[in-house]
Amino acid sequence: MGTGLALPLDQVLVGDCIDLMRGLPPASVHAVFADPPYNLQLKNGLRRPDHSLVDGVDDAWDSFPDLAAYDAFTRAWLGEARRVLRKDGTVWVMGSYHNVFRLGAALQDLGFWVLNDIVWRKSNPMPNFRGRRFTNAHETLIWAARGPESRYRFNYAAMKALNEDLQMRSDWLLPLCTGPERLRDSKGAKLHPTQKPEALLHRVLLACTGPGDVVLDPFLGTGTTAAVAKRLGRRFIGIEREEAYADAAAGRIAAVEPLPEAAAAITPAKREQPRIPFGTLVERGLVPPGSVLVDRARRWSAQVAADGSVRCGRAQGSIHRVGALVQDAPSCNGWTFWHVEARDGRLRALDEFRAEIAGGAG
Amino acid sequence: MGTGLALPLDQVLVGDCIDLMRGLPPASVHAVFADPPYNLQLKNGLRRPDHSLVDGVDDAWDSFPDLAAYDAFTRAWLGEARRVLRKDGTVWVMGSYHNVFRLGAALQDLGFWVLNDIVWRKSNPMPNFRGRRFTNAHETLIWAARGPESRYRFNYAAMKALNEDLQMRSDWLLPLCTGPERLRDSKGAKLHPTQKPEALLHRVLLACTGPGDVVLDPFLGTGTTAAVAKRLGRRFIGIEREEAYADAAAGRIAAVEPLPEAAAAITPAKREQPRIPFGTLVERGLVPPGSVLVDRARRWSAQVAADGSVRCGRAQGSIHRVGALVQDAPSCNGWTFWHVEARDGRLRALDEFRAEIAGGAG
DNA sequence: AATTAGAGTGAATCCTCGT
DNA sequence: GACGAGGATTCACTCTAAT
Repeated sequence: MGTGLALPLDQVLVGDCIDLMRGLPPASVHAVFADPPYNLQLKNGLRRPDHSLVDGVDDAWDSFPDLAAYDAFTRAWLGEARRVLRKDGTVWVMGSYHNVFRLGAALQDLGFWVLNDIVWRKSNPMPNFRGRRFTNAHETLIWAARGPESRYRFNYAAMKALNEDLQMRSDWLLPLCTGPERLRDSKGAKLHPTQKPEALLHRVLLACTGPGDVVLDPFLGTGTTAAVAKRLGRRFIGIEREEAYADAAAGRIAAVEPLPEAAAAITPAKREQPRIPFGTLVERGLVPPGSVLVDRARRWSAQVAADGSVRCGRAQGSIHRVGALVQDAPSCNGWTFWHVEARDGRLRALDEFRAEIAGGAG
Repeated sequence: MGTGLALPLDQVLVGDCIDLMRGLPPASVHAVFADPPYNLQLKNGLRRPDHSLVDGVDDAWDSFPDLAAYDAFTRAWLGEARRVLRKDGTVWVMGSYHNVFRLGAALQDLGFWVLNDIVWRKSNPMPNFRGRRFTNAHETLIWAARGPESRYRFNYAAMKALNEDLQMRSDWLLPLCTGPERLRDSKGAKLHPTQKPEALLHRVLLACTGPGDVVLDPFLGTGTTAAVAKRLGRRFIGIEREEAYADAAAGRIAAVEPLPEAAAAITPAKREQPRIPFGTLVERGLVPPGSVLVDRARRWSAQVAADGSVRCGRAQGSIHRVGALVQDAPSCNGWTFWHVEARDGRLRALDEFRAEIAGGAG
């Protein structure tokens, strides 16, 4: 990076995240995932109908004297995170209604560009024992790019595959972290009050990173982000202030076995496939010069020239340009618009010919 | 109220909501519902894959020079709303990720006490046409009391009854306002770009008001809040700046017949049946990436990728698609076709894994 | 009359590479 | 940087027209 600073990859750093991020080189991580303190302000112990005490979040790290102090803290760590983030990187920040509006406003004020707000719908939330509000059955994740013009990464095809070939929506249904996944001490008490499910991080990291990318988590807790990153073949930098959490995280991460490359693979994006000019198909004789192209409804036909251009009446140019011209459309994907008629009358899109040679072209 | 000012009940006031709220007596309304401009900031036209143009919200009333101007506007009208609100009253404010963080932060800064953030999950949202983000499939409503000590009203039993005797959660699934409910002009064009569904207001007003209570909507638009309030036997005050919207609202409200008292009680809603994508099993580790799937006769095998797609030779895609491809069949139910082999050699169909999590998923 | 095919549409911050 | 060209991209529902 030219700064003389090396990235402390695949480590859990113990200390204050603002201080420690200051020691990282600028524009060096692909993604930041942050689950900061929620500033819950639970005043009195909450009791269930059977009078048992609910084990709420009342740890020292979660309390701030007032909203202004929480805002100052939020803007300080978010500012450092932005400095450390690559230009094409994205951040994920999580919260509930107690703090998420502070987080979102701070992101916008610092110049981040919100891409989505994601709702984690909990399939098994804690009921509202007092019956005084709606069951608080979700938390919110904000996904943001470094700025409005950022060319961020979104693994669209992978997200679509994960949702049975329908676009992934902004509402995600996932259970809480329970059972064997939940870290516990020797007495069976939960080690961390707000441990997040690995499934949540699986989706987050698969959405916005590639193999080998670096993920920074400034509030690592017991290491969910790092564990999932390691399993998926990503690099991580974890920061945690409480030694007990950091120790638990380190042990947990060490036990994770990375997936073999093939298993961690995701559906490739079409945009990332090697580009094949139409002229290549003409050169190789798959669609020889003189071939006649038609659209699916056979409304228009065009003739292929030796240089890969096509002509339809007076319109001449690329398959895309001529497709747009004949339809009077602003643009056109000639690969899927134009077809070749086989001897039996069946139509094959140019895209199918392209797929045939894509294997040998990369 | 002792102020000498009378409440203009069951009327649509035309003008600026800040000015007009100043003319209302303090502490006089039971609830405020506000769907303010979202400040969308759309830059370029967006086209669907078929090249048709999306009719985006580009009205002058939704445009602000910058976030500071939007914040100033927000705090001005919210401040007046707070003055007009009774001590035991609550407010509802709606937004999307463009503006909801500004709204929430302003509420907190003005002294309101957030009770819930409610997610309106749209059953039929517009897709993300360019595949660059998650489908923006929800909007957020913030429900807040006047302050931390307020003795607000929450009709717990009514909400529970509305949800088949389960506590009403903070995520609500409702369709967009379409069909005959959507107000249109003589040419069939929508009268208002963002008309809200009556079902949403039905739930909101039923949750926090009683018969005869007064509901104020400072951004009435075409009158959804007022229409539902009248039908449910509540009083309303609507404020709208655009005369065309106010006129349409007045006509619409006049046509509403209040429900007989007994009927205003409850309309039951069905609980939703969750659709579970195969990717969910992968994320949650029930069928981890790298797992090998076989058909019942063990004629074919396929490997599971991290995004829930599977691969068998060169065939890659969903469990259904690959199942169909290997059999050269037009379609295939991957849930029953593919199996995982247990250590003892027994085969378990994917459907059995799905059944395991279906219970906790609703 | 009952289906079916096709067109239309919804609060949208919606592309990327090479020259 | 600007500019031009390549080419990637949609889900659920309603309504109309045709069969």
